[in-house]
Amino acid sequence: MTQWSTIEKSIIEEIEELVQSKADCLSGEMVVCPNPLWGDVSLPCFALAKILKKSPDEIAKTLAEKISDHVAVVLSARADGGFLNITLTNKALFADVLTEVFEKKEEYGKPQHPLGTYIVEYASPNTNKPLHLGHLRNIVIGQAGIQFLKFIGHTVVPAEIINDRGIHIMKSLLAYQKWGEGDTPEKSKMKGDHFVGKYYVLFSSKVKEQPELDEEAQGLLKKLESGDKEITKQWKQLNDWVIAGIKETYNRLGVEFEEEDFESDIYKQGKEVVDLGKETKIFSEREDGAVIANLEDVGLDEKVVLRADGTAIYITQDLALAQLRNERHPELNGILHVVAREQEYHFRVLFEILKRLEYSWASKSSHVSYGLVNLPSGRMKSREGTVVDADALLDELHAIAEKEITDRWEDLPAAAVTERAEMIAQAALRFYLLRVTLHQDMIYDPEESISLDGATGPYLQYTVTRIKSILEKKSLEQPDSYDILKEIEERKLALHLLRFPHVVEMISEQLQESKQFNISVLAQFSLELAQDANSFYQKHRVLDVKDKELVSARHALLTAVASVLSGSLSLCSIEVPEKM
RNA sequence: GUCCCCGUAGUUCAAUGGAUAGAACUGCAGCCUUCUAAGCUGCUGAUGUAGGUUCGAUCCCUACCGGGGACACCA
Repeated sequence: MTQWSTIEKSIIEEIEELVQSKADCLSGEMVVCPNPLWGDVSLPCFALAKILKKSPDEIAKTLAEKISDHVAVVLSARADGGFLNITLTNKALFADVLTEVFEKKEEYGKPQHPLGTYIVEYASPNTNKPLHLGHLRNIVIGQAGIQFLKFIGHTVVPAEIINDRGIHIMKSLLAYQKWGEGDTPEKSKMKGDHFVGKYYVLFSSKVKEQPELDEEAQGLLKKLESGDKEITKQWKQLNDWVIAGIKETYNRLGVEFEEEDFESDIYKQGKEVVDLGKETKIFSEREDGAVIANLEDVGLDEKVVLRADGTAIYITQDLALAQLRNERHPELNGILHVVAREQEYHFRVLFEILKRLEYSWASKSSHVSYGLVNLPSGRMKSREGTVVDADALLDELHAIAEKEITDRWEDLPAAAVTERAEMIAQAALRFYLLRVTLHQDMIYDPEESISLDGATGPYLQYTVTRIKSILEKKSLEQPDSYDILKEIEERKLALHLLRFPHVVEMISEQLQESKQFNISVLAQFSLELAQDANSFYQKHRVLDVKDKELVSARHALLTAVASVLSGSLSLCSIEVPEKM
């Protein structure tokens, strides 16, 4: 049990005695005091007022008296306008919490959950162009999702489905046929994804003048699907180029998959699932021959799952994939599909169908959807070339970080500079993208995003390295008592540490119950902790104070802060360099 | 037309129905002979409109106004 819930439980016990019954409803009501002068933690007593038919403040007063008996936990308690404000003992706030942090180390805050297997599906690019900022939001969320699920005890299978089939690829191919003149990424010294993307943009500009190109591209798609050897060869060549390019970017970002499926491999297998669904009357054949799922009873439309001519569409592929995954993982608990919010309707339809097909894990699967990343000038459009390219953005961030590093560390070897710069660049990017609530659209401001000052990833990394540089100057044992800590700044830090397991638990519960993955809360938590840590060591000295007890108490506190902050950042897939 | 999401400071973002709505950027004024100035301190500034529920609403409900997205035999 975490310290947070231990404290909460001791308060609830008193309340239960007071009301002579279970007070489960109060679990989760305890909060950190908004003003440290009022106390450390606080419990609103308004809900109790109705049950006990007394004024909230009267109840708070009664509770304050009773709870004061808990001398191990409660230093003092008082009623403030209906709130029960509690100041914790230094033992409860510092000794107990820090002991738990030191004992559990990187497992601090890890909840005890039954284990399960989850697939996290993310990235899943189209193979006609390089990755852009929208993919980066996806990837960063996906990786945080993997880290988080692992942390709370699940077995995670990172997976992607590569959309290598469809008209978008044939557009690039057509443009390449017409204007490529046999050029290759090697000859033009371009990454394959950028090389092919160039032809996609070229197609889009040419088609404005020559609308017939659209039909030509359709024609190529038909040829491909009917197995034309030459077109298949060319299609494969373009796909290989793009995938090779994208893998380079993946590599840089640490993106790895245990399962990778190609739409071109599986889309035909969806027919088996469709046949199965027809047998069980989940699907039916419409007059025109198309196979449909009628979902009108749950407020969704009639959905075609197989064309009249028997060919597959987008959702057929998803059905195939569901079946494949079901076979591969008999114990599957659920799938997290990290996909942009535009596809919300698609997933509502898909989950409804999967539920009807009686996949047990369908009800535990969720569409982790996130809003668009827009530019100050409006929406990004691949076709118009107004996208923020992932590689270029990372390079830009890297260059800025590198300059900052060489300004500070003149003698650092080049390899170390590069490694640090990359860590800092990625932290900047990751925090920028994770700090926003997922379902919100966000605006990407080029200026702000490359800034390394203020509420940024590098700020968080800096905080950890700076704490560590204080700590490394002296190695100390954990003190017996923390009674010497008397500053508000110290209490604020400890309260964050106390709260961390609670934050993890809340995100985890939300994921279970409402299928929302609220990782931005953790990003915000990290930021608040870092801000308070910076304020603390700016105002108070750690090592060069006279009182040795104070030195060791503060040393221990900062050790725990560094540990929890690094842990919280690692759940956000943010690494911290040794020095900054 | 139907459905979903969003309107918070000049800007970008926070705030499980709780107390004085927090940060960051921008601007101005300070702090490096003192554990890393990618830092800290201070000042200015905001809940789209109208109702409702509630002891209490940025949060829940209704209507309206504004912005975005979806509703393919596209992917």
